[in-house]
Amino acid sequence: MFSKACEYGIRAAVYITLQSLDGRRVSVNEIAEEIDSPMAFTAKILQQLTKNNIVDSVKGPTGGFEIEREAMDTVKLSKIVKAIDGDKIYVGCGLGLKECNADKPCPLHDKFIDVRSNLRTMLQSTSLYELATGLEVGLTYLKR
Amino acid sequence: MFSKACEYGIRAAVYITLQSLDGRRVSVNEIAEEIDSPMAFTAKILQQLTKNNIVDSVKGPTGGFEIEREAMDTVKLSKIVKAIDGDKIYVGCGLGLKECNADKPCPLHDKFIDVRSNLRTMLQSTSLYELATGLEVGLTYLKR
DNA sequence: TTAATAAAGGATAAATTTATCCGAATTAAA
DNA sequence: TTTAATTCGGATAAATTTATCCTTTATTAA
Repeated sequence: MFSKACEYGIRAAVYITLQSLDGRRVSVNEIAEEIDSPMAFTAKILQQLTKNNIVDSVKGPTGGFEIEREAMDTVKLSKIVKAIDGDKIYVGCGLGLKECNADKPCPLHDKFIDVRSNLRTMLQSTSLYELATGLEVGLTYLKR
Repeated sequence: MFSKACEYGIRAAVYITLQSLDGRRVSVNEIAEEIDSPMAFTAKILQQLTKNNIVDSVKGPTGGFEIEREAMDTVKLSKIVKAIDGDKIYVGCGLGLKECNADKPCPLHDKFIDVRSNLRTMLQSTSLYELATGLEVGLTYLKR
């Protein structure tokens, strides 16, 4: 469904959100450990999240990644997915056709529209804050 | 969503179904042309479909691929997807966790279940016959 | 001002997916 | 029985994704 990079990206963003709720800035090192992801690769993905203004980064000692309280609400999963995987997951044809639309649909077009809009709606309506609070309460997990 | 191999596989299977409805057996060459896919790669994928008893193949002159009338109804997309991409698309965790279930869910678990079961239901209920008939009537397309 | 810490960025490697090529096996038709 | 058409299977190549390493840049604190 999502690329590995995107999975790591979402998990990292949720972890940063969780820690930012406590006012803690976190390093790549800590993030990779806590979400069980490869360190250097995670660093690359965090660069993308930073460039896309999804999280903030601070260099130097005591530096690390954080996210503003407001962004926790405004950043939806769709923004992260789009930044890392692009929007092909909503936009593209399920069977890989370049031209596939209501006028010239692939055989799966109509059935796929449902599934995809379901997914899109879910991603567009789920905020980082929402995901982090489940973690905070100990209801959900980011590792293993 | 699906791998390229799987996209080609579904398109190929639908095309074979369409032609088998007319009693025509089709070669890899024709299939690749008609679904606009790379020939040799398509041949590999057709081997998988054959091994999984999704389509039948016949060697030699006048040989090619075909599908039995009954299989057109009983083979659902889920079978093709499973044969090529495996079942991670239904079974796996959306965030890539190995252990993710109702007991120890990832933050996206509940929301993902909806999307995924939507997809699974669609794939499990859509037969090759159903997809081919749209093509036959000229309502849907397999190229471009 | 210096040393240490952390992200940024570039180069490269490993793994996987996508794709091609070619000889072997099978089979129908000439 | 030979020839040609076709799938099958193995080897390999190209492209993309995943992952690592190392140097540079920024910044804090001693």
